[in-house]
Amino acid sequence: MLVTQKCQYALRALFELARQGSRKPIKIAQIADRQAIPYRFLEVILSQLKQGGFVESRRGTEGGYRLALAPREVSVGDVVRFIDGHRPGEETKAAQDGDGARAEPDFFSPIWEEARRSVFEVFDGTTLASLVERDQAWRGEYFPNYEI
Amino acid sequence: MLVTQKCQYALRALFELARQGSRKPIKIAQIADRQAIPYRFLEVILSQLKQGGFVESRRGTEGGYRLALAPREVSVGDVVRFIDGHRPGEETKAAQDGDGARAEPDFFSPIWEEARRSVFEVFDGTTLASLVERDQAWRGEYFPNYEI
DNA sequence: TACCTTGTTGATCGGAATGATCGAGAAGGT
DNA sequence: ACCTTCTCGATCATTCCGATCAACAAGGTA
Repeated sequence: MLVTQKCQYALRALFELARQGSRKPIKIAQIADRQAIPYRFLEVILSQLKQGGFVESRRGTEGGYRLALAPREVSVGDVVRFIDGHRPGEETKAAQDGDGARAEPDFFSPIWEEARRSVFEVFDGTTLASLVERDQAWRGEYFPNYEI
Repeated sequence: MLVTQKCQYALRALFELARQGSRKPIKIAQIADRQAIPYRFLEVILSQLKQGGFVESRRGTEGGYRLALAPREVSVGDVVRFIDGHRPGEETKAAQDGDGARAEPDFFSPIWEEARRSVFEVFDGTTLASLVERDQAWRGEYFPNYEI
């Protein structure tokens, strides 16, 4: 899997928030329901997204979550980096040689680097705003008179 | 991680075979030693690579493994697809709706698709032969009179 | 033949990562 | 006061991955 399930949940949740484009907070339960995400798990994810500055929260009766940034400012790559990014023991394991001899270069790591770069080129090219656009285009096509 | 550790072992093993460019089989122990791969695990991997038609084997005193294909014919992408490819539950989980209503499209899957495509564009562009070339260039630079 | 070396197979193990859940509590609105 | 909703930490369950082992089959050599 290129991105983890948790990360996909995070993206769908952010997408749901962006789609509403509302200033009113949206409840966890509503997001979980609309995007078919396990409620308890979504709690954890949203809490983490708040730490990362992606969303703001508000408690109480009229509480919920809302975006902290403009949809245009948030790319898929940002979210992937943040959620899947700091996985323990991900990178930075340079080949170390026991003796003083010059280590052989790892001929594969340039490939992994380039592949990773090329992936994030795709991810960084897609923002929440562009996803919402696609959504509205599709929605307009099938439900011309539909109002949120 | 973009590719699994096992897959990297497989690639390094194939690289080692390609580097020798020999018609004589090379023993598992030698590959394991030169590429710092756990012996027992390498057995499993080579056996699997044999099933996939990447290598041939020969038993007995002068036995070992050797490439079944020309290094030019084997790309990194081929190996990744074969080793990491048939992981259970990888793809093909189309969104299914309970009732007869038209399902909402998954706005993210096009991104995963494109990212995957872009990764394998990189992987497919690198062959064992090109890796060996790089190796020999480096080797010639640092050990001008070195003979294998 | 007898013997040694090497590949072959399939089962299995520990541990980490991941997906998911629970309970109790704090903060906010009405 | 009271209810709703987020918050926090711990914990569970499962899967996957890297790794190991024992027993066996096949080929070479003397």
